[in-house]
Amino acid sequence: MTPAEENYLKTIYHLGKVSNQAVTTNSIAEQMDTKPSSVTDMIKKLSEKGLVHYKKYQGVSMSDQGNKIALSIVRKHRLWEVFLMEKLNFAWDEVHDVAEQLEHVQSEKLIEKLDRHLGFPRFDPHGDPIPSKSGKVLQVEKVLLSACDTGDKGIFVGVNSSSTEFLQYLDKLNLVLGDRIEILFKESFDDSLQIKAKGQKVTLSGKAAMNIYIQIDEL
Amino acid sequence: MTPAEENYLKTIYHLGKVSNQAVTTNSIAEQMDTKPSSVTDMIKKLSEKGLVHYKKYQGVSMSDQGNKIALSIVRKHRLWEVFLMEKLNFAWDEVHDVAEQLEHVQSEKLIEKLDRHLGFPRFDPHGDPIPSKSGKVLQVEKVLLSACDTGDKGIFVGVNSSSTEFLQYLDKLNLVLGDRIEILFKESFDDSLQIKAKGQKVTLSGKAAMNIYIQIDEL
DNA sequence: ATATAATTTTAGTTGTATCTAAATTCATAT
DNA sequence: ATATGAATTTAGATACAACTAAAATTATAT
Repeated sequence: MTPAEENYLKTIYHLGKVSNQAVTTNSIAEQMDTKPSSVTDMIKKLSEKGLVHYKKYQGVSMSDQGNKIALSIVRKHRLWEVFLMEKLNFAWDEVHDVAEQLEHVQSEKLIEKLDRHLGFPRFDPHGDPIPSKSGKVLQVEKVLLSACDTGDKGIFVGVNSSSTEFLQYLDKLNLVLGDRIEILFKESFDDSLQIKAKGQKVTLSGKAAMNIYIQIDEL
Repeated sequence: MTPAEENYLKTIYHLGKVSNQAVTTNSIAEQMDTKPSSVTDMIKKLSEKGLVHYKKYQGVSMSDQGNKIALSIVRKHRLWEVFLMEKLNFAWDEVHDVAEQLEHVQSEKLIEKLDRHLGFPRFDPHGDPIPSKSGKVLQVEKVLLSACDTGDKGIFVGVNSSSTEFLQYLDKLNLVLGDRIEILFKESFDDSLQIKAKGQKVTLSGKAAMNIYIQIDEL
């Protein structure tokens, strides 16, 4: 597996996860900041290797074999993110780009030893689950803040974007993974939210609310 | 800088270090397990970038700029080797191949934070000095065992090969970096050596002696 | 001094991953 | 039902880094 192939598999995996249907050529190109024709080329290659299911003009989806590989890359990426934050004291908005490179280092032994060194973490610094060696992914019942209503309460368990700008924005708001959040008021006009976290009132734009996951309290 | 360019620079740096004269195309090809024609191509490229000095048929040598880059790669390689051994408990014969990949990860911040995390080590697990951020290399007065004579005493400070076979051979002999070594007898017939280390007598072949560095006791 | 051998370079090819521009197929709107 | 536009694929080109085979240069040996 080349880094390019791995990156395509990872992207197709992620896009397929959110949409739950065949992934389009254009969406892959946009996500990877490349051209649709390049995507078609690579899809053919992955298809011939049996890593994705593909029919011309009908989009792609992961094969079992491709899924396994994608999960192993996601596992590596997230373990490295934990390492960078926990051991090297990177800020959570800095880890993504470096992990993008580290995830392509080829060594089973390395990643298993890293996993042990980190104490077998189950979530990365952005709240995303770390797939197990065998490819199992813990699924937490999480909901986008934008899908919540006035009065809902829960715990901030994940973000929908790992962009530097967004993560630094959360830092400014003093919002940290694990914070207890209560929705005080939802403005239907622009979908902005008034929330309470750590005893403080905060206003979130609709866009921000679409990038924050909470785990709603059980009844 | 691509990984390929970095690997060439590193190889030319190492070969230039031992010979102290222009490095030949063939020696680079042999070292990198590639063909001389491929080497010529890359040398031209590096030369155009001003990273090496090159005249057709006359071999190459490092430019100041190339030297700086080579040293930064060596620095990364050796810091990762320390990390793999100290933090992840790799054996010293396993670290080289993984470090070969990790050294190409591009992030100044990563390597500085790794350096701090490791406590600013000055030597790697094979006894080689780790270049400083600014490119300074601690030079230890070390001598090949094969160049020593009966009666010489010193400390085992480095190896001349990082091959798995050789390092595991040393493990079998129970010889560890830092061991005090005394040369009991040098057989001039085949250059084999009788040495004493940790109170035990050991016989070393001439070939083994050419891969072990000791720092001879000061008078 | 010159023939022979070794080394190095050149020329042309291959595989990977990208691109642009053009052609094809699909979706949709009247 | 067909025209229009969007999405996708194909065809052909480029850059990188390797290769083989042949040519050019340097080293060496008689």
